[in-house]
Amino acid sequence: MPELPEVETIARGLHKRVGGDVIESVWIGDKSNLLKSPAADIARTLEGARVVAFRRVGKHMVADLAERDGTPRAQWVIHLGMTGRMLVCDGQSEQARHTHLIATLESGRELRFVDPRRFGKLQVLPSEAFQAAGSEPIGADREKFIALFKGRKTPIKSALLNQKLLSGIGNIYADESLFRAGVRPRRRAASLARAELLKLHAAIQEVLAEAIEAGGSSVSDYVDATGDAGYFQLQHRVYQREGEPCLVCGTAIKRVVIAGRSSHYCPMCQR
DNA sequence: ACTATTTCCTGGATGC
DNA sequence: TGCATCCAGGAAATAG
Repeated sequence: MPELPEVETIARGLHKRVGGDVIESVWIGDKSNLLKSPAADIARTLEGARVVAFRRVGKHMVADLAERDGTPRAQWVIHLGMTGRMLVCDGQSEQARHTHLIATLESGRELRFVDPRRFGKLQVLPSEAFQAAGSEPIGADREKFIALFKGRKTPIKSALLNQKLLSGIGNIYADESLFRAGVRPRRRAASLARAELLKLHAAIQEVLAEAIEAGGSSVSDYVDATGDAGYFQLQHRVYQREGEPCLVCGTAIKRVVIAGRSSHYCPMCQR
C-alpha cells in the first residue's frame, strides 16, 4: 500500500524516466469511480502536454503539465489508493488486467495506470492548484507538530492516519513510528506529554527517511516506476509481526483494531 | 466541531 | 479440489 515513502520512490522514478516527454494521446477505461474529473477533461488536458515534473505531495503524485513551449498548462493529480500503479511501459508490452488509463508518449513508451481495487483517484487541476490536506511530515516544524495533537481525544494512531493533520503517513509508518517512540497506538492524542511528542516527531523523521532510502515497503503488490520492489518491509519492527518477538525485548507483538485498521505494537516497549 | 463507523473494490489466504 | 467467506486499507460519506 503506497504511503509517503512508496509514493516518493515512484514519483522520483517517473520524473527520471518520463520527465520532459510529451503525451500524444490518452485512452481512459470505463471505470469512472477512479475519476475525480470527467474523463473528457482528463483526456483533453493530458493530450499534447509536456510532463515537466513528477513529484510527491503527501500521498498524492502531481504531474506538472506544460505546453510545448514551457507555458504551464495544468496539473495531473494521481492517488494510488491501495493497489494503484503508474507504469512506464513499452508500447508493445501486454496490457495488464485492470488498466484504466494509457497515456502514449512521444518517445513511443506509454504511461499506464493500473489499479485492481480501484481505490485510486485521477484528477486534473489548474497549475499550482493542488494542495495537500495537511502538513508535510518530513521536516515538520516541532512546535507545529506538537500543536496538531492538542485537545484531540482520538487515539494517536488515528491522528497519525488523519491526512488533514499530516499528509503521507499510513498504517505501516504509523505503527512503526509509534513503536520507535515507545507510545501505544490507543493512547489519546492529547494525553501525550511534550517529550513523547518530540520523540514521536523524531521517530517519524527517522522511519520515513530510512524507508525512502530502502525504496519503500513492498507488502501486497507495491513496485516502483521501474517495476522493482522496495525493501523496507525487511526492517518493519511491528507491522504485520503479530505474535512474533519484539526485536528489542522479546515480548510477543500484539495486534488490535483501531478505527477499523490493524495496529501492531509491543506491550512492553510501548506505554 | 469532532469523532466513529461504513462504504467502496478485488485478489489472496483461509476454512470446511 | 472446490467453493464460500474473510481480510487488507485510504479516504470520502454517513452517522452519532
